[in-house]
Amino acid sequence: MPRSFLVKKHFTSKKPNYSELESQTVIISPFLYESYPLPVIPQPDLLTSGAFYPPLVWDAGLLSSFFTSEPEYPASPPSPVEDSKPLDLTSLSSEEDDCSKASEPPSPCSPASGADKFQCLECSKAYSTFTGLSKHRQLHCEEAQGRKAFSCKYCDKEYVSLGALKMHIRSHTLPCVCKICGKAFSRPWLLQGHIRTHTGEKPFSCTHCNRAFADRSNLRAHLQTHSDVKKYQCQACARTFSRMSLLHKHQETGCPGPR
DNA sequence: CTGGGGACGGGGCCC
DNA sequence: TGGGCCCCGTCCCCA
Repeated sequence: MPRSFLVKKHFTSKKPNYSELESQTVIISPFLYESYPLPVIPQPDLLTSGAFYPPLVWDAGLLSSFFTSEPEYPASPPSPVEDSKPLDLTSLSSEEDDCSKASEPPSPCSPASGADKFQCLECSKAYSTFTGLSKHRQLHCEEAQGRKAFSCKYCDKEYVSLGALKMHIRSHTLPCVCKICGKAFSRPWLLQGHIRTHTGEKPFSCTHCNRAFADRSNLRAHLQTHSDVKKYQCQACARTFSRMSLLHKHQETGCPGPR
């Protein structure tokens, strides 16, 4: 994964021109967010809004679209994506609206005749409304997929909730864009932290030495330097380190073994 | 080489 | 359900 430190050199070795940023030095995020309520970086075609929704999560918009323009249960178009993830029934796509694609054709659910117009072809249960059938179909999909019913279209990650998946999707779409340098982030507060690299704002201060930090995690790591006994200890030699990475490096290269 | 700082990512929790 | 925030963690750079 490309790391964003690639842009770091612009700001660490040289001070940014803060005079250009004075208008937004203190109150940062609201203005910038308002300037970029939606992704301003051109998104590839696959990053459509429809891609955020797994096939079987039927929302009002999806349902209405069926009742207005797509009365029949959607057929499942062949997708090149499914080959790589044969058991992934919920690969996000604006086109794959049917979680049953792995077990078809034919589609297990389709409108039936009579009072219960919508019948599940998998278990023959019939429902009078499409909503009822949809909820029923979701049960089939959850059974087939186990607990993690939401998988990301862009990677192999799987999540138990749609919310968690949406949050993860943002790491692919990067909707939060820095107005100053154009760098994109997955979440507003990540952008906010990044903007501090432009403004020099350091709201987190060490109570021991008053040194200020722009990042809370960095302050936490710094606080370890004030401690005689560091947080991370080598099980072999009992030496302690302020950071996990230092402990790992120690274990890989420099551990002399038990004292 | 080591320790520390800077920048950032992601999951989970809470409101 | 979504956003904010926290915590944990990683990676790079530098003294």
